[in-house]
Amino acid sequence: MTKILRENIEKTIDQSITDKEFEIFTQFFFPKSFDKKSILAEEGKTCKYVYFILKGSAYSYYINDNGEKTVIQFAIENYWITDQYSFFSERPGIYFIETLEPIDVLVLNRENYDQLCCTNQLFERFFRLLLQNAFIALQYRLAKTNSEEAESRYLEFSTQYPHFVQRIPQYLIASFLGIKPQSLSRIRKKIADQK
Amino acid sequence: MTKILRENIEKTIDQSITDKEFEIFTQFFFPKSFDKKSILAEEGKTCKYVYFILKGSAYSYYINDNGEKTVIQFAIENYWITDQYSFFSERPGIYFIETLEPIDVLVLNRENYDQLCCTNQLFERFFRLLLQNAFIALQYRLAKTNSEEAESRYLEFSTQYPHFVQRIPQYLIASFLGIKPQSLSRIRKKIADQK
DNA sequence: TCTATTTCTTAACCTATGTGAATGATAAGG
DNA sequence: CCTTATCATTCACATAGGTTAAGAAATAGA
Repeated sequence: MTKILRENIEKTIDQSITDKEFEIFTQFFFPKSFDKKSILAEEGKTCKYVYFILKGSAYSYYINDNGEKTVIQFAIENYWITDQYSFFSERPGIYFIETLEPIDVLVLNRENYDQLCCTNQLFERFFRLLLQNAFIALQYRLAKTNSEEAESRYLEFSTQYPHFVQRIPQYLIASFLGIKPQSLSRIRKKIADQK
Repeated sequence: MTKILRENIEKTIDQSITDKEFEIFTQFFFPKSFDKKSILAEEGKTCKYVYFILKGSAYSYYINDNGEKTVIQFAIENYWITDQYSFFSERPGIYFIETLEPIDVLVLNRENYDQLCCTNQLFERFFRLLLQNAFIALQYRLAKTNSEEAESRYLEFSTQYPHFVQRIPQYLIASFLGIKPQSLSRIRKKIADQK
């Protein structure tokens, strides 16, 4: 059941861990399930948890002053999601996190996160690498957002994350790409017509 | 001279460090100077260093398939800059880093970075916090890029980083905001006319 | 100081994407 | 199974921002 977590760790730190180490690691988590459309974190409230997704999907989003939603991140099985700002600073959050499908997660609170990092250098390293990878991917995404048109951003997204395209509503993908659903629809039509 | 580095560390980890600790820390760095328009890192070549800026300014950018430049980050005194992807993975870089003004930097190579992190938990924590803060700022910037118009992005940028507006050419600020110089000029005119 | 280069501004026109509204399609709930 | 939300598509029109080109202003070099 938690096999995918172990794979996730070993892939991230690029080395295998012992059964013992993995057991220690998982002791700091507790499993939880949520219905579709559950709110896992809310703007204005401290985001107390990091979630690792075992089954189902979720996404985080920002709501601007005009009440418009912008998708920050999608997360399916094997992904981590949280409001990093709020989780690390323990201040009121700036993003929402909401489930897209019914979801099974492993939950880590801040206290356990800190302890886990103290327990073993390996675990601290793991979380550092997670953040590092997330940062690098985000920087690249911003570079693309600022330098490519919506069509090529969508093409890159759909080839890189085909499993997302299948499971996630188009209006959310549009938001993730920084465009309106109607525009994405138009872009998809154009691509389909070209074939 | 390296006083600003010490301030940078203490502010980031939110605690003061001893003279001894600071001395150890700086031993891993070597100072260097570059002329204006020097290339500190190059796409395709491994970025071997992290730079801390003592004096002067630099910026990193991405060049897309059409040869168009997009600014990733600006850095002036008291800022850190590198190609994180390349530096941490030791693979060929994806961004350029170039000086804007003549520059004095403290340079840290990968070997020293690793050693420094091993030497004292405090130093490792420092670099983790640097990355964490950079991630959080970047995520927010992307949220704004995808949800706000260029005009309000420029207004936010210029109020948040007035010292950047003074020292950095407008065509680079435009690129940072994801628009063309002509558009930024138009936006500035509109703002000026409104007053 | 003079000249050449770089940067900024302006303007006319163009295009990608936004807006609003209507229609269909799909999925969800009783 | 029917009813109601939710989501996707399409279209006509509006607009922010891109493009091209020219000239002005600022800066750097000789």
